[in-house]
Amino acid sequence: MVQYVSPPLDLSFAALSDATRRGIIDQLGRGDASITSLADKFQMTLTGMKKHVQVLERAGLVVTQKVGRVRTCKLGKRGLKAEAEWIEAHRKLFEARFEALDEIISEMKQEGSDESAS
Amino acid sequence: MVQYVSPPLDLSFAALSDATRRGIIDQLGRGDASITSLADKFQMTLTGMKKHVQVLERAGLVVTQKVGRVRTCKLGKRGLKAEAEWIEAHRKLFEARFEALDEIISEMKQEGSDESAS
DNA sequence: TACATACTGAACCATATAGTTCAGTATGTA
DNA sequence: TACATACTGAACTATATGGTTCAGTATGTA
Repeated sequence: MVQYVSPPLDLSFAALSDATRRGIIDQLGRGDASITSLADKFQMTLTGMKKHVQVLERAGLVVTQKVGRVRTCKLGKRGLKAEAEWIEAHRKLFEARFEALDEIISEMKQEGSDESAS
Repeated sequence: MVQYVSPPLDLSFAALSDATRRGIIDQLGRGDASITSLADKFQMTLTGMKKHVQVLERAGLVVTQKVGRVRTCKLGKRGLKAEAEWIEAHRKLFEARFEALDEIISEMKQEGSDESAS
């Protein structure tokens, strides 16, 4: 029984910040896959794909197992619970802010000043 | 070949992959803040804080407005909707995979009556 | 006017990322 | 045995990140 220390959100959000890696998760949702099949699907070298998979593994989002010469990748049981919780909690924060302020009016008013330098 | 392109999620997940930036969002949930006050709170140079805020701005998570010499930062009205949707959709994917595993197991149990053995 | 405050931009540094190629090793198959 | 397949690791490239310092500019205040 392997006990994973819940990897920090740093690692999982960083893993999710790449479209290829989100695609890999998508793909693994349709079925387990070898490094080679993923590399084919995403038009990338084996070595490049292996690196992506390692990033996902480090984040705990994917687990892999090598049988014979094939390393099979599948979604990790850890899932996206911690990430969903952070997002949901802070979504509420965003919404609470907008209820507190009269956003639309302040938005319409602000045309006069700087907006955003640089 | 599968080509996944969604730059907004790239930017926002990357923005969220840093604990300081998640902290800034947390802080802005409690009230708008200047660059200086954020730099103080997170024990960082002004320049360093400005960079973090720019990352959050590029991702659309924060908006800023300069009035006089003070740049005020607040949560962007775009919120975390797209991120929440991606996470939730894929959380279901993770769960579906594990249910699918159960299905495969039960299919294997009744395999004797079905099709040709391979 | 003089001075402090708040930010801005350029430049630098160390490390990480996303990818590659090339040279292996290990495994399966004819 | 010979050959193909599947991965692995090192090394290299280019760019991004997270931080700094230093030298400004713009703005508010006494």
